[in-house]
Amino acid sequence: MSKRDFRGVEAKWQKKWEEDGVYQAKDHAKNEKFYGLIEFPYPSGEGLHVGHPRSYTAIDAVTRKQRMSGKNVLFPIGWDAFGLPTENFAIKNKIKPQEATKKNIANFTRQLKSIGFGFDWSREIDTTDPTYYKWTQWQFLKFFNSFYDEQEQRARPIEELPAHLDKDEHRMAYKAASTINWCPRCKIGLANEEAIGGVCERCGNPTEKREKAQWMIRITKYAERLIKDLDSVDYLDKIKAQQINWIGKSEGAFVDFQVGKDTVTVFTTRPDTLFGATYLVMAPEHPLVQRWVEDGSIMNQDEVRSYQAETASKSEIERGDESKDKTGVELKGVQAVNPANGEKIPVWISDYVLATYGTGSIMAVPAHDERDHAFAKKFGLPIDIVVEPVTGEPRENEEFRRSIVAIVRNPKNGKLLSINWGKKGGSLFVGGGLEDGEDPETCAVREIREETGYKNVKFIEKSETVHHHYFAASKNVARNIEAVGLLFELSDEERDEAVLEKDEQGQFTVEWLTEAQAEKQVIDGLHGYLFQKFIQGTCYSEPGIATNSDFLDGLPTWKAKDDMISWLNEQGKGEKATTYKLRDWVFSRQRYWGEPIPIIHCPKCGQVGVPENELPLMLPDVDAYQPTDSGESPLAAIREWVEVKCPNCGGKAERETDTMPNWAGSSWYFLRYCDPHNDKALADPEKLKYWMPVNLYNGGMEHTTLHLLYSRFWYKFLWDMGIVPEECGSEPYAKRRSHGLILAEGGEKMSKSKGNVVNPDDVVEAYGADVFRVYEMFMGPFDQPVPWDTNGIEGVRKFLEKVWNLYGLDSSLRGNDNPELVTLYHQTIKKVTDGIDHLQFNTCISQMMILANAFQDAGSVPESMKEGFLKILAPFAPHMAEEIWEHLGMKGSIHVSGWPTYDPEKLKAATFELVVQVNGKVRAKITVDSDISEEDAKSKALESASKWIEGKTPKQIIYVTGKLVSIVA
RNA sequence: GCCGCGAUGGCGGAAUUGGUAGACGCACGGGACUCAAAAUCCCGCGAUCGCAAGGUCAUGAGAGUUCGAUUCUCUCUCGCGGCACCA
Repeated sequence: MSKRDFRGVEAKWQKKWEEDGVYQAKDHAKNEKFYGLIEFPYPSGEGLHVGHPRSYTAIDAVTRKQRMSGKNVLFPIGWDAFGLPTENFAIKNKIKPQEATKKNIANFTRQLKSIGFGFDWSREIDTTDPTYYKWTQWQFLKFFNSFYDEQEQRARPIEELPAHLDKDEHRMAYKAASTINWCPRCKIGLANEEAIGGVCERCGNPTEKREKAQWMIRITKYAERLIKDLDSVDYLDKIKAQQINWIGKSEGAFVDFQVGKDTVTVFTTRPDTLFGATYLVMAPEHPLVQRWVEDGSIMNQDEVRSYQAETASKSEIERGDESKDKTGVELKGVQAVNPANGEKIPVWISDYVLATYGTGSIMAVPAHDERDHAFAKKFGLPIDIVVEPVTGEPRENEEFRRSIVAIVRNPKNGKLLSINWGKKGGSLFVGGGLEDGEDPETCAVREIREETGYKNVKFIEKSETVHHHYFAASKNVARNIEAVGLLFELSDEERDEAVLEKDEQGQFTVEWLTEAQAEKQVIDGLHGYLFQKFIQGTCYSEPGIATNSDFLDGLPTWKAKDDMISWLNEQGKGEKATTYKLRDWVFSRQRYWGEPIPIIHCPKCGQVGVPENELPLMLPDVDAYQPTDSGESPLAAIREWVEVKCPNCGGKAERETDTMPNWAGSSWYFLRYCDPHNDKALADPEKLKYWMPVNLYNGGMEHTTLHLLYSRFWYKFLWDMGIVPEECGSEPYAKRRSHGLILAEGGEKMSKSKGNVVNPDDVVEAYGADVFRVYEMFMGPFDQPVPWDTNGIEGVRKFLEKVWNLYGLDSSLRGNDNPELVTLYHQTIKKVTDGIDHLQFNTCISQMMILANAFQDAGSVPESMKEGFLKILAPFAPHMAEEIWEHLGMKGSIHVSGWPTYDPEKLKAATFELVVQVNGKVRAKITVDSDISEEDAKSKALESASKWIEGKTPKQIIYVTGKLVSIVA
């Protein structure tokens, strides 16, 4: 293929494939399906970015391989076309968003087609098409007409709501006055997920808080299931972690504090520190505070009011700034009672307590919480340390308790940490002398050697006898962060060998001190530790364990977490509780270019859904759709659209004027692909049963807590409601992967302002689609960010030209299949077969390059390999593979021609290089038969390495089959 | 601070049940072909010592386990991504 005609060849095949419907998914097929999905693009005015094809080519290659393997493949494409950028672009250029969208889609289509993706274009969808958004609106009505059944843990139709409950208070979609994130630049309300860090996701402007009635969807009801069901899917670990983190589950308890006649409920994850709660802090916005201000319970009303006003005026960023000093005001005249010990404690308000999380109030335990501690220090509030006496409740392990010095529990992960306090230089030291840069384990080994005089100190797998224990720790104790609990044991019976071993908790044990010494350490240790912390007033540790009862006098006592919860339960002062950071989904947008929310407000009937037979509720065609500062949707100005009759009573009513966020259309598009032209349902259940779930879904990490979370939730809702059949399973995507960003040549982010953006059109024009595709797959690991490299693309061009020339050199392909080439060929088929499945495209290409180089050395492609090699190349360079395929005189498209197989027998070469190591160093390499016996291998190895052994008798000879011989001399 | 990921030649990166570190590509150097250039092909290409044969060092730093560690364990440093006063 000369440089001149590749575009022609590519265009030819693109046309032919479409005409022949090569990539069309079949609906009522008997064979196995494979549903590969890429995030459908937002057709922006800028056109395709080189990042898009990275993801698309990857999934294209996977689906092409699946198709060649005989699967019925669905690899669809569509447009997520509603949204702000188009609307803003349209306003700026004084055209209609409809027109801008149409133009952009046409451009994207041209670009995507020029790269030769195997999309099934017959299933193309567009979220702005009324035949599509009709169903988005229909689904919104389902949310509106349903509630969440807490007992059954699923959504159900609103008609089934128990009669004593108010429907409007339980709908899955509900309108409520709420504080929203308002972006003054975009003039739009944002969901929490879109205003992370108090900054607008779109424009980067700081957001403000505004009170506004918004449509919300109760995604929070699904928090637990959204976490739990991650167990059943194959997502990248970092995606799972990010979602779990975002949902932010915390387990703990609600605890009631009496404040006069009122009860303030706090949420805490540490009910076991309740004895150390020395004051209460409430969010300034807390309704009770509001009431107390109004009814005069608070003496310093003015001060409180002004603090409240100050808080309200702060932006999210200011309020979230941790570096600033804690502020707050005491509510004078108000006192709370600590339910654990009956003590009267003060009540404060402070902006470090968030109104939107937990109960909006906390109990402050300054001895064991850093933030409370800072606050207490600043305002001179009391700090009480909570201590667990070791002589109290027996622990699981008697031995463990007997000689421990002190235990600190890491608050973040609950791990136990044993510590020792010594007087070395007045600072905390560990293990008796952890040297700089030394880890506790190493230290332990060293010390055991020194103390016992035994050289041979070994770790063994499991402890049989645990005699005595000693401490260990890490220097991080001082900071109370991560630490390793190390315990050592030296068995009495085995005096000739000190043994280090791991017990079930993963801790190492060894005897180290006499019991008397250990006893002393215990007492000194805890005293020293707690005493110092107490004096310094810097204790925000976990409860310590004390054996010295004198010391315990005057310190608050301790109950384990679960014990405390049951005690609270018995006393009626609290209960077990779980909270989440996740908030309900703000579903209203005050903009034009979105799906109108199909609700009618009737003064008599309240909120009424638009009757299903009136869907789609069309977006009116208007001239003025600029956003307004008032926060009203532009639709509100179109009176003839707004004014309707109530479908219920026929009286005068008004339409809802908010539109949906663009996450609406993308929350269910993968379902529509299964049946894109259905006008009776969003998709035929039978087709859903066949196609769902998506086998492989690839998309950007930036959607992890947005689209990916929303669509999982949306899908679960449809599944609960029976709209998605039971058989499809509770998760929409069986496997989710994410591609790395493509950076600009210098390693920076590509951006228009820096002028370093690579345009796919230019690359395709200069090198052709195949080179572009192969390069994108070769440039680096798929999930890793990689910089664009113009020289690198040249290398790929050479590779493809080499292949082209190999097939075209002379018409007589010689049958020169020497044994090495056969082995390499089979290895390559295996590598590419496995590599595509594991999304390791870069090494697939490398391996094909190796084989191509070997073909070149051999003079040509052997007859027996010419089809197979072309086939494994086809997913990456579909045009060239097809063209050569035709030249070879093959019938039909290569892309449905079957996937080549490899012979496992032929993966191994007849001989291999046996590596000979002496004392761990490579000393010789000898070529031996693959089926060499162990004895022969060893003797040959000894022979070849005789120089290094010098007549000594080897202590040990290790043979690794097919690899090496290691001689210990 | 928390969660997750990462660190290997001049560059992108290979190498997983622990077994030849640097595959493949780029860049660079040399050669062939050519009047010349481009293209193509061949050879070399981690550092260091050595004429060479060969040796020594080397996968962010330090330690450990092992006959053997890029790979496992621990401590630390730096970088990237996400979250962040979430009780």
